[in-house]
Amino acid sequence: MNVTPGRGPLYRQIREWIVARIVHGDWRPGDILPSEINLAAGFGVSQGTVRKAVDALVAENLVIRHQGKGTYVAVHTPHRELFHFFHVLGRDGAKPQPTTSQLISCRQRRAEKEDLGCLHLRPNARVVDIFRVRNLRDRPVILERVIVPSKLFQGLAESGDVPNELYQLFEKTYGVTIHKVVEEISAELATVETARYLDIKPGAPILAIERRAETLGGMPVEFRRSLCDSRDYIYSNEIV
Amino acid sequence: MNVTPGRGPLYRQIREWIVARIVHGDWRPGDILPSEINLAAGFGVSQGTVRKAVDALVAENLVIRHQGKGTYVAVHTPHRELFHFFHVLGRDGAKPQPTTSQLISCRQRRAEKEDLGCLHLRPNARVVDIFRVRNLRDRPVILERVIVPSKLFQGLAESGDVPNELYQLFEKTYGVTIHKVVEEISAELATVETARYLDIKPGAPILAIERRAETLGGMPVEFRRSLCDSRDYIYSNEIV
DNA sequence: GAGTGGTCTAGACCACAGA
DNA sequence: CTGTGGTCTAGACCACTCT
Repeated sequence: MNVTPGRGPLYRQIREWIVARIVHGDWRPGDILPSEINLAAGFGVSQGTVRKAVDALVAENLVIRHQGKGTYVAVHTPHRELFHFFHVLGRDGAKPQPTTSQLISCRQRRAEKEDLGCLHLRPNARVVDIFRVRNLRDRPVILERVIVPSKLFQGLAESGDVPNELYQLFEKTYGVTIHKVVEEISAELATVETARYLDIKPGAPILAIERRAETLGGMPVEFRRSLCDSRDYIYSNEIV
Repeated sequence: MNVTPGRGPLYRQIREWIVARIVHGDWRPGDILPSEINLAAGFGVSQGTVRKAVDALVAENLVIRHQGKGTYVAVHTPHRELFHFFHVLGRDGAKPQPTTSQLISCRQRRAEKEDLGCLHLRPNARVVDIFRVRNLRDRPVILERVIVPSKLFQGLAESGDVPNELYQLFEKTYGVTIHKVVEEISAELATVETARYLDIKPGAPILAIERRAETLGGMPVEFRRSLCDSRDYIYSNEIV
């Protein structure tokens, strides 16, 4: 264990060293980290210094501590995907619900200009294009298109395995962990096609949610455009 | 300085004791806290324990540390209001802009049923009702109604002093610090009235942003409904 | 009992601000 | 120069998990 010499406080260097190992895939979600004492010995520092580094990682949801057991790289639970990344709620304040979905299409195609920019792809790169309707409480609410690079998700288009919670699939099957998403919400009018899928009238107001998701290393891996029937559902955001 | 005995770790008790002083108004935004050494002496603990308590407060944006000077209760800068609480951005990715606004009306009235629920008021309580258009880049973009309890903001309706950044006014003049906001975003169609104010067509898609804001102590103090022309602007949200 | 994380201490030294 | 926060150490003891 060696740390870049002289750049900032030790605890920060150690934090970054650990992050690098996770980004690089040496430690994968669910793996246990070396104990604080072992890390400290490895770096030749005191346990308190390692502790401060790990404190930061815990605050960032990168690792989880279990007293008496150890420290683990965080995994994408359904709970996290639903409560942390999914912000569509019932107007009545109902908690987010697990969704079901009907797959409309899932195919591989050449990336278009818009995809290239979002996903930082080279021209002629291929993407997987998932198109589906998501149901909340047994009614169609969200018409959604998900674009991911084929290169990272080999066989996804052919497998036909498209669960509702995609991020767990990404993590478990393809080793891609979503760490940060940026969403842009705007208002639009339902097109005839959208209206048909969502069982609403053309011209009805629609929440359009565009999401760009990236991994811990900052690599963009998903572009998603969700059209949400806004009659009974809203987008919720809490700022502290 | 006395701390509730026996309830949880010391650093947590100390953190809560400090929070209580801020909530109670003993320490107001901009005030300096006692030094860590003095706090430690007052509580009869080591400096490290106080430090851990203050670490938590820093992470929550409640206080700010300045090396060599001291630790201060956080203040609402224009920067914070604009970059932390205001999530409307240009479609082109432009940073948030300071807004100008035209006041349409600012009056006191009896709280309606909806206001009572949001603001936890008693029947017959009075509220200040601010109605205005906010401009971004010299064009009307947001039609906004802000409701606050008259009791907390004595003289606001009469003063006619309604700056664009309200939260600094709330803090400086009325001693009310906004700490947390919850926003619900939905899509609507512009009414004739809305369309006139925003210089758009009736029936155009509109982002409706409903905000409930509360103080550090959890007291709701503002209800705000903003109707945003969604042609050139979007609501942006980053989730990590 | 051995090993883990969780809390707390007492003290050292550094970096920075201000008189 | 003094006082502040910022980093780091070495060690103590506790709470918890697992064997």
